[in-house]
Amino acid sequence: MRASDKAYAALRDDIIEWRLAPGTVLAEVEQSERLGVSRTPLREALGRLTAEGLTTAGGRGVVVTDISLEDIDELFELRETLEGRAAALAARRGDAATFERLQRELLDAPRLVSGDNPALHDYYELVGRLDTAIDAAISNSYLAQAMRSLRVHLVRIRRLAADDAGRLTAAAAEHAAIAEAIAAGNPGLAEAATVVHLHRSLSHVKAIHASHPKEHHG
Amino acid sequence: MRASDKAYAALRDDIIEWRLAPGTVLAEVEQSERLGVSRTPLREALGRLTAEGLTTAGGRGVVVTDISLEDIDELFELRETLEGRAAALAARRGDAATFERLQRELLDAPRLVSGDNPALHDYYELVGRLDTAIDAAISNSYLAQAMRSLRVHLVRIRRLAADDAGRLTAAAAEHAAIAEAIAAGNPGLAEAATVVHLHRSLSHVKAIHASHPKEHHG
DNA sequence: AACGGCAGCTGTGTATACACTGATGCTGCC
DNA sequence: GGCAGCATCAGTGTATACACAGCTGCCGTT
Repeated sequence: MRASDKAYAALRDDIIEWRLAPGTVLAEVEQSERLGVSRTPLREALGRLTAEGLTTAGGRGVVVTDISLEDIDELFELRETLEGRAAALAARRGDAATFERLQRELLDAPRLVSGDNPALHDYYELVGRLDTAIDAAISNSYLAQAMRSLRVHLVRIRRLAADDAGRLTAAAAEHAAIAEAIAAGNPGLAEAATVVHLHRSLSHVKAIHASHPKEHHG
Repeated sequence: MRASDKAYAALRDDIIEWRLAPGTVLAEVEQSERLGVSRTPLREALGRLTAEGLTTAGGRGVVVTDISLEDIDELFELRETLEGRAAALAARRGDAATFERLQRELLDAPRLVSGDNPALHDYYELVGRLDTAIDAAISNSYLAQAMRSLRVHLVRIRRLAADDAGRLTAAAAEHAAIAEAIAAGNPGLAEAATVVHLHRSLSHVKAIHASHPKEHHG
């Protein structure tokens, strides 16, 4: 693995996991020493992060981008636009069997998130497979790329939301509804189901955020 | 101006103006000598181009990204998604007076593109102001950013389309219809007008492309 | 005491030297 | 004559040294 990849992955993780708080200035020498790479690959890593919007290349140094409540609204507005369309396109172009299978798995997902030993990793992996299946089904690399760049920021927010078993169970049902609509080849329903899901997710995130405005890291 | 900015601007222009054909390998030493900068800022420029999708960082060296006919379809599919939503949001949130003024200017635009001495630059500037006004009206930086990154590729395609006076006159009327719908605060109409405009643009581009498949630069 | 200017420093921007990897072409052996 | 192995090299990846700009704090002057 290249040094720049290593630096990029480390910084990206630090930002997403809120170990580097918004507003933190990433000085080149400081970070290059901390991560054990030279300034050159570190600069490349910072460039990539800035291109993704995780950092901002303001006048003096690179700064970790802030995510405020208004940003969350904007983010979900774009997300609704992109994922709504993606779901509709997937319903037209996707393979029904693939999404039927995903629907069945999602309907069985509640057992992953509840109980004594919740397998959250398996749950997120399953949801990720739905995203991947939609990406593949739309066969539009530009749209897929736009959604990928959006998901980086969403992961950052998920860390704030601290999803509970109740929300995850409901989300699994919503995801199953999306998969069902796609499998049925119903674009309008797929888009509607996606919009509903995203609105509920947003409400949840904002409710959490409003009740614990200061608790960023745990 | 920094050397990396200079290299970035030069390469970006070369790609957009089709002086660097798709598939061209951009070797670091070669380009750094050609542009009169060192390899370090050149690499930063290549990184930015790759992040925008104008180049691809395949295994050996950076390659100018290809734009095929299928890419154009995909591009316009995303464009319809983003700009349709943007027009709808602008209709809800925008300032009516701003878009009324733009509408009047656009209705007067046909005189810019026809006659003995067409002022194409003024025309494109006017259309650009409509884009800018919409960007500002939606007050969603993520959506605006997504559209900005899309427009880079569209400029590349515009070079292929070689717009004629007839198409530009029609396009001006379509733009005016969009501005009118936004000024009237009618989101559905604004989105519909945008979708219509984009479909006609796409048809035009594909017609040109089908009749002159090889003529990339002139 | 307050303000202006200068010096030092911190940190980014750029250039260049070195390392390493993958490819290519030659040479020697079969 | 063909193929395998090696040497050379072209090109990227990384490190480091140098240049330069903006800021900060001190000192001198008024």
